[in-house]
Amino acid sequence: MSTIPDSSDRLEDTGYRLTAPRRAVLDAIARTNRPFTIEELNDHLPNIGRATVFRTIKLLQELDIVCRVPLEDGGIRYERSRSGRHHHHLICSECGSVTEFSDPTLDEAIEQNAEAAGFELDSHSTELYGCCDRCRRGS
Amino acid sequence: MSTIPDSSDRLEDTGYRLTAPRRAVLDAIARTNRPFTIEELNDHLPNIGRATVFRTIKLLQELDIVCRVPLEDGGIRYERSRSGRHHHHLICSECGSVTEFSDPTLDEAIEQNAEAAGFELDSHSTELYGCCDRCRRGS
DNA sequence: GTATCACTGCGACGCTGTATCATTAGATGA
DNA sequence: TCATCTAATGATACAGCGTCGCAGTGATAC
Repeated sequence: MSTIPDSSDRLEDTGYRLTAPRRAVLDAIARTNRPFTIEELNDHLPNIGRATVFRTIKLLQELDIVCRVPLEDGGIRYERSRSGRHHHHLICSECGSVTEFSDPTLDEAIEQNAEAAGFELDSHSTELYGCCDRCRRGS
Repeated sequence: MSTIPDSSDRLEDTGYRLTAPRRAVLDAIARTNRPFTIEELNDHLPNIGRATVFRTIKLLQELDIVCRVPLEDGGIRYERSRSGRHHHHLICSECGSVTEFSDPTLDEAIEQNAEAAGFELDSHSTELYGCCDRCRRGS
């Protein structure tokens, strides 16, 4: 999991300035354990302009510090990237929790399908929707 | 691939009315071979209200006549569902073409990951982004 | 034929994200 | 330490995509 210092370093290493608003956004993200919307983030950062929050999240996405989580209904949430590496998502429709997972077998199957179609693979995204372990036990 | 009569039947079989606007939308979709946006569809159907086009596409999605294609940049296009069954997408960043594919191995890998996490799988979506065979040969 | 109600079209609205632009504040070098 | 440069910010207007509400219409059943 990325820490705030990690993320700050990554920002500066790539030539971006570590400003107070960016620090605040990083800090707010570090405090949440659930995927969040930009609007929620905004509510927690009343002193920071909406546009800045959008810009910062976009930047953090590019740096793989935050990842975009597409929901089943077409909505979008964002989440701290746990690993910083390529991964997929398990998205719980009950509680909204998002769990990352990596699976070389899955990635390989995807690559083989691309190859079979003569497709030069650039990236891929896989989302699993359903009900997480905790919600199943709870309900 | 679904034909218009097929789709019409599916509408009526599920208790929906086959109205002139819906027929026009089905017809417009049948004439395109590329994934389309609602806006494009609207342009081709000037006599049909924008809201009706949105409502119809939503309905057709529910009936698996049309499927939603999420693009890499977050945009959305729609496409006739070729098989009407579960499938994944190969999306070309060059020409925008969308190819469907099914792969039991891939689905199985997904199911196993869900199971390993104690996750009750409801649905999943997999999109592959890159450059299609035709564009690679062309460029 | 008529009654019913799903469907339509219109326009207003809401949400999410971007563009513009004057101002601010990090970073850098003397 | 200070001046300078320029990236970043905040405010606001705007754009795109989709939905809502509602009055009117037309397909279907009796």
